[in-house]
Amino acid sequence: MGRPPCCDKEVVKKGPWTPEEDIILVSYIQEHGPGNWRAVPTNTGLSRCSKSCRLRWANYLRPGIKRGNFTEQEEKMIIHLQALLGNRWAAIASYLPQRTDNDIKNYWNTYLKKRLKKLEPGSEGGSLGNVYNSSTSKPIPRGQWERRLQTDIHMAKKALSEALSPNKILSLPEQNDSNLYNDIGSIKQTNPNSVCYASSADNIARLLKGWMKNPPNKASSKSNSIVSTQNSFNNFAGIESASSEGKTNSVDLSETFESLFGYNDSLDYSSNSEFSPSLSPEASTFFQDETKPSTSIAEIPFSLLEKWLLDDIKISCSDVTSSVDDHATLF
DNA sequence: AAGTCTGTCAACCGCAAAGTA
DNA sequence: GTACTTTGCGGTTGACAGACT
Repeated sequence: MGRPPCCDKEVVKKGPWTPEEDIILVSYIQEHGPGNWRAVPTNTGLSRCSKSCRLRWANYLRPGIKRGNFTEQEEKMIIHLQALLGNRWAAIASYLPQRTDNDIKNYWNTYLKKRLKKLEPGSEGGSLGNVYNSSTSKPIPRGQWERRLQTDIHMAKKALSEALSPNKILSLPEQNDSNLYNDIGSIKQTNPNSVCYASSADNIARLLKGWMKNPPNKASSKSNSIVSTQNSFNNFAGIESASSEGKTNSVDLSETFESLFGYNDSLDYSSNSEFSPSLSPEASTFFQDETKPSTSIAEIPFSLLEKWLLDDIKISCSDVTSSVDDHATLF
């Protein structure tokens, strides 16, 4: 039978988006909320594929996206999360709230992979992830494999610990303002050091101004896409929804941690308050309104992370093998 | 100055999972 | 339970800009 094309190939426009198209898309999303992408081209008159609209929004137009140079903490997180999770960029991106999976993927492919390859001339693939790659021609003995795995887990913990420490929350802008999304331009001002937005961000920000005060129609909440597009924020705020994507990410990481450390349901999932106060009441209301009510599942990732990181303190330095030093020299 | 090479990044494509009737 | 639709993800491509010759 075959899959029907998602869009009429004759009509859809391809290539770079124009500012006008951006404005149309943002205006529409401002009014209706993200989601129901199928209807977007029809309702907006955009000659774009629904997928293209979703991608444009997710990777470029949605609020809170940070562009420009990656910080050292971000680099470390990417490297170690990639080692732990593989090329699951969406999952990795969920722990880098301001970065898109596409950005991370590009950064990995164009820079980090090469850099690691350069710094690890001995390893074939170059990336830390390839330590676990069974396809490596030289099989690593089980004991050594486990040892290196533990080492890298330790390094990942360290990187995450640093990256997630309140003082270094990835240069995330001050969120004490009454409205998280109200004026993205102000983000620039509150954190001039690291935030470099897309050229169109200011314009789009103006369009989005007041969006949070006029949240999208409830009707749009039929689709969970609103959740996924805000997923990274939700993650950061510790109120990640149980949306399909969020849930997937949560479960994925939970499973990873559980499998690695034998964590079970005795975990205290309620201790995520560290992250939530920074979210404005309006934003919190919005997210809660727009997301499914189940937050206990949603809180798993960061609670796990917290426990994981706290647990890190107990790890004896003697557990750190020489290969830690090898990896440490990477930075 | 002109041509070529290289790196970056936005966008596309195809597949698979999730959702729905 | 099945067929179909929609959405999300990861790999890949291609346009562009800057560096280099």
